[in-house]
Amino acid sequence: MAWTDERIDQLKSMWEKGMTASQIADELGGVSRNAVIGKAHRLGLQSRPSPVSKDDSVVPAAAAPEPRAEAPRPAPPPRPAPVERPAAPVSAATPASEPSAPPQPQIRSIGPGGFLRQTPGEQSTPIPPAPPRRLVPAKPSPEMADKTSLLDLNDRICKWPLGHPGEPDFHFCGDAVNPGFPYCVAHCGQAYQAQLPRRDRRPPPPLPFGGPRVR
DNA sequence: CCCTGATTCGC
DNA sequence: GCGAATCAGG
Repeated sequence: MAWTDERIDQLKSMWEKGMTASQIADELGGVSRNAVIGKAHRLGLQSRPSPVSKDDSVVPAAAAPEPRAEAPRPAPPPRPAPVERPAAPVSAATPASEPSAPPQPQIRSIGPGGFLRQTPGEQSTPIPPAPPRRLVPAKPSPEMADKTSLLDLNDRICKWPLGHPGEPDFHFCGDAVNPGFPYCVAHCGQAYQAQLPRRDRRPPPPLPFGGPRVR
């Protein structure tokens, strides 16, 4: 669908009313949200707060403009260098402030292997010290000292859980296993039971949380 | 996942 | 000029 003068007027007024690009596209019909945005930009319509704002103006005043030590990078994706945006006509809102000095590109020499040389007096970014670590006893509480924790499990001891995960005293049986089984003899008795005839079976308890999801 | 606007780039 | 594709944040 072509951008007739009429449709352009509609676009302008809707855009200025603050309608979203999708709304405008729906209203106009025959165009996509992207088409609307693209057209709005070409018309030089004032851009509206974008969710992807590159606005760095809110910078903590305390932070010194630290010269970024440019690390040697692998080849960047083959995108053309970004071109300075010609700044849409701004309506009075922005007092023409003094043009700040454009950042002068650092001149650096290239070392063997393509590494950027440090300029004299330039400091490389300090490696932050490792955060202090607190040593924690493996068994935090005395009552757990003789209990078999998850970390104590191996193939020789009974993995029968006692209590429930998340409970403070949750642990495992820890007795010697019935060889070839993950549990001790007593817990094998619990784990492996002969099938009862159907008529003697208890109906299964309801599954927690309403059971598995069906999608 | 949905939404948003910005940007790029082949047409 | 156009707008799909992509990006990136909410």
